[in-house]
Amino acid sequence: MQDGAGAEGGIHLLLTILADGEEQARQLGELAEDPRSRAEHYRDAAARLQGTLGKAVAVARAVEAAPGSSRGTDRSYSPRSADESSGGTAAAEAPPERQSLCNKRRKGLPRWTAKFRVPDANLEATPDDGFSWRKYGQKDILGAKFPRGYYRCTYRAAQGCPATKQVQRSDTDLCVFDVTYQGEHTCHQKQRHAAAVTAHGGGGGSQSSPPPHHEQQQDPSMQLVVMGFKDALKVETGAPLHHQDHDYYDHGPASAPAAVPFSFPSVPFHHHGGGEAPDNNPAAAAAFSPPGSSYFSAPPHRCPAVAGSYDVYDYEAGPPGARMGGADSSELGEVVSRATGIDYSSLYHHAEVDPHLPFPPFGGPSPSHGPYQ
DNA sequence: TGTATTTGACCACG
DNA sequence: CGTGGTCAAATACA
Repeated sequence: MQDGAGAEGGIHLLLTILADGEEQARQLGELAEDPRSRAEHYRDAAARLQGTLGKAVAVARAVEAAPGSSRGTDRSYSPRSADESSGGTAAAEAPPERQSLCNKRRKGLPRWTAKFRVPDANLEATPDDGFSWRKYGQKDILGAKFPRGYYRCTYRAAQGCPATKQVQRSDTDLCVFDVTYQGEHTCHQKQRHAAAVTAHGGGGGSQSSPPPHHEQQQDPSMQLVVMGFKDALKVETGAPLHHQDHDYYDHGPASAPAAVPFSFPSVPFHHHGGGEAPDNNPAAAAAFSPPGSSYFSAPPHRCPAVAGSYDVYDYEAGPPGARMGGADSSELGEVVSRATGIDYSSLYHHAEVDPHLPFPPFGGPSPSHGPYQ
C-alpha cells in the first residue's frame, strides 16, 4: 500500500500542498467578494497562500534535487494474530509456533522520528499526534531511564493499517519525547487536529474509539504542522537513526520527515462523553496552561502561544553513504525546517481551518478524509 | 460486557 | 548472546 517512495512521495505531498493552496486561493477570492472582510483577513489569507506556495516550491525543489530511488517492495507486515482473530478464541492448545508467520522486526517500512516537547513533566503525559494508537508493549531500553512504549494504529485490525510508533521519554529532558513512527497510516481514521498531550488514562480509551462518523473538529487552538518528505531518497533502512538530544534541528541525511501534522492545543481535554480518566485530565490540563509559557527552545519564531511543541527531526534514512550528503542534504534540511517554520501554526491558528487539511497520511491511497468504514 | 493496557515471554536481528 | 520488538493472557477500566 504505501507505495509512495522517494520522489513519488514528495510529489504526492506536493499535490496535497497544491490542493491546499488552491483552496486557499479560492478562499482569498471569496474574501475579496465579501464586503465585510477586513484587511487583516486578506493578509492572513494571502500569507497563508504564500506560505503554502512557498512550501510547495520547497518540496518541488527538494524532489527535484533528490530523485527518489525506488524502494523495494517492502514489508509484509504480518497480519498474524492481531489482524483477525485467528487466535482469538481458541488459541492456546496448539504448540506455540509463533514465528513462522510473523516478522518481528519490520524492516523496510518508512520510518522517521519526531521529538515532542511537552511542558512540564507530567509523568503521565504522552504526546498525541492526532491518530489513535493502541499500546501493545513497553520495554526497558538499555541505557535509557524510561521505558519505551510501543503503539500501533488502533485500526490495524480493522483496516490493516501498519502504522506504529515508539514513544520514549528522553532521559535528559523529561519534557521531551522521542517518537519514532514507522509505516504510514493506510487507515482512514480521521486525524484529529486537536491532538495534544494525553494523560494516560489508566485504561479508558482516551483517544481511540470514537465512532467513525463525524466528529467535532473541536479545537481551534493552534497547531504546528511540520512536513517534509518521508521516504527520502533511498531508504531501506540500514542507516542508523541518529539524533542528538540537544539539537532539535538535526536534519538527517538526505531524507526528510514525512508529513506529520501534529498539534498541541493548550488545553486539549474535553471530557466529552467518551470518558477519560477524570483524574488525569485536570492535572494534565493544568500542566499545560502555564502563563508565560514558551516551551519553544529551538527555532526563533514559533507561535508562542502554543502550549506544547514538538519538532520533527529525523527520519529513517538512506544508505549509510548518503549520509553526509553535503549541500543537498543540508539544503533539504533547511527546506524542511523552513517549511516547518512556516507558519502553518499561525495560519491554522485562525481556527476554522479547512478540515481537509494538512497532509493526509502520506502514502496512503488518496487521502481524502473520507469516512472510514 | 467490551475494549484498552499491562506485563512476562517469545523471537529476530546484529 | 544481548537487545529490542511483538505477542497474547491477564488485568483494569468505562
